[in-house]
Amino acid sequence: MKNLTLKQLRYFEALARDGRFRRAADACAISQPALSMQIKELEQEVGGDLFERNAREVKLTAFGQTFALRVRGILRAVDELADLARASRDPFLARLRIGIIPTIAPYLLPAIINDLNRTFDGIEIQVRETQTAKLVQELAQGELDLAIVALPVSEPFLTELKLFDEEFVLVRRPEDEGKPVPEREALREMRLLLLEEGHCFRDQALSFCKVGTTRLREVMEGSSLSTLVQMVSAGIGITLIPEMAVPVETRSAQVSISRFQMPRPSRTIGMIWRNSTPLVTQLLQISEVVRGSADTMRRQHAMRP
Amino acid sequence: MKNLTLKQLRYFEALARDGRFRRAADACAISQPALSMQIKELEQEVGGDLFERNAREVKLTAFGQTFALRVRGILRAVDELADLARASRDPFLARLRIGIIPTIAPYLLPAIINDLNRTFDGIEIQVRETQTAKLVQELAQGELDLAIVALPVSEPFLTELKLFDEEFVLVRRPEDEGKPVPEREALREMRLLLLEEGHCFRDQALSFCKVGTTRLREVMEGSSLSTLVQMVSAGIGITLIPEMAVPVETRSAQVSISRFQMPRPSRTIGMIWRNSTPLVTQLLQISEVVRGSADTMRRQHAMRP
DNA sequence: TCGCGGCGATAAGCTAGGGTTATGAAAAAC
DNA sequence: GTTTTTCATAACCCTAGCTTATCGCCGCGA
Repeated sequence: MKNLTLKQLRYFEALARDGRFRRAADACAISQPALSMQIKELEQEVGGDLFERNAREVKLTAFGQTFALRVRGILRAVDELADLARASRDPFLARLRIGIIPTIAPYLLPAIINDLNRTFDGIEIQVRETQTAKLVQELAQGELDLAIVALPVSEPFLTELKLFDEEFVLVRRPEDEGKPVPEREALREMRLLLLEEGHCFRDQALSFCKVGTTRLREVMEGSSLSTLVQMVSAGIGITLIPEMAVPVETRSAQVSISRFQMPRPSRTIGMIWRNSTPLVTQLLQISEVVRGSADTMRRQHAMRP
Repeated sequence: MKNLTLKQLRYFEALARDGRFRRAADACAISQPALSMQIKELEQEVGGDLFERNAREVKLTAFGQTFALRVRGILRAVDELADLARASRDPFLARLRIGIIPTIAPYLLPAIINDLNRTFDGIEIQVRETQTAKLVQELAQGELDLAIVALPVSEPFLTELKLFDEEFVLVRRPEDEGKPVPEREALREMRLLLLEEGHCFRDQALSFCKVGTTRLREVMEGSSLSTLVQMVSAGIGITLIPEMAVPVETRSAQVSISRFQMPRPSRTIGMIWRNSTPLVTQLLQISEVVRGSADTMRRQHAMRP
């Protein structure tokens, strides 16, 4: 077991991932026999079968599965070592992989990318937009460097950093302009339009109304805030959107926007990253820029309170 | 950075550890030039200096230090991989590295080793006896599989498992036999003999008396319970020892043993191990045996309450 | 039923990486 | 100044790990 190789672990991981020798070999950019031999060698080093070679496909044995878990952890740590090295060579990030939830992305992302590009010359930004759960998972796997989501996430392996709070506003048909804003309890009697399952903003809206899905009179679900606003303007119901979405979403839709009375609903937006990331310094700097982007953007479109 | 080798990391760790190429090379069982080259290669893969080559010794650069931290983590994980492999090959441990604190070791260890040997045929047991802090450190470094200490230790990376509670008893000169047992407050007015700094039992005894070291009237320190008891029998003062030590320590010394009134002082003895150890199943079985050893031993020497 | 195509395992040969010993330069110890 | 360290360099050598070529196996389709 002293001659264990990182190469072997990488090959193992590749094979475990897709279950075919040939394809895994391609992925590793080696020939199929080479992979076969390394796997065989690994197996006799650990002294047990890692894969079950059925015709047509190879699957991990039970032992192989627990083994794979640890191997992935090791490979991730090694990748972080590489990040660390890169970070110390270059005090600045060359590549930044950002994750962001869909209810922030369209409004904040352009400004962020702009500002980051201006501040960190030559930075290469990759963006992934999806729901929080998926982002957390991808962070864990080392596929993202940071994510911008609604706090708290409360994953022990993630560090959270608050960026700002943002309020929710009520979206009604234009005819309702000027009418009194309903109490939160009243909302549940109205036809409330929500995002589909999985969006954190859906849950935040629901919790403001103090209801579970089941107790709602009637719910229509949309796949984006944009859709929701369009539906409102078509007279189908009402909805809530985060303040930041207002300028974009009311540009093309005829709706009335109103603030709630106190206590106003709101959520906290923040950044998260792996505790173990070697890029903390850089991420903190990034966070400054992002906070700046958000501030100027919110100041530009500030609603009268 | 893709051609990073575990071997390189091992060599790096060795060199970081003792700061001399030659000696580190010896430790790795390779020639000195071989080590030089691997280190050089590692450095250019990482893209920065890891060591500061002053004449006479090599020291880690600042970067090297943060690098070393992570490298150690990786190597530990790889070792655990080996453990995992071994554990799955053999459902039973071939080698068990136990740590144990000095105030338990002499009394419990013989029984434990006996029982473990009887229960797990062919098991090879290595024992390390030292104070809790050192044991914790060695656990962290993967140099021990488990340790038997007084709980709680409260290290987040360790799992604790309670084995049993044991009370402390008062040791006085034979002439004091039958005299009333002093209140805990009274103890601090007497000449209390304690273990030297670093032993957890010392702190437990002190906390029972509700005093810090400074407030004690007079303290003599011994390096083992045995010494303390001998000093008591020589009329130098009084002391506390754990119940388990009574049969052994009173064998050769003329002293009087008495229980305290309620609330009696006591401590909890338990096992600890790395959360990440792949040997949990085995360690749990071990714990059963150890608990058994302790139980029978305590039953044999049970004092009338 | 037979042959074909895709799979992983095996075989044979080549190359380079990692090891060795021998030696060099520079600094510290004496 | 000499000696004795230290680590780096050079030259050589061997084996580990890659390649291509080939085999045997199984499932599928004509």
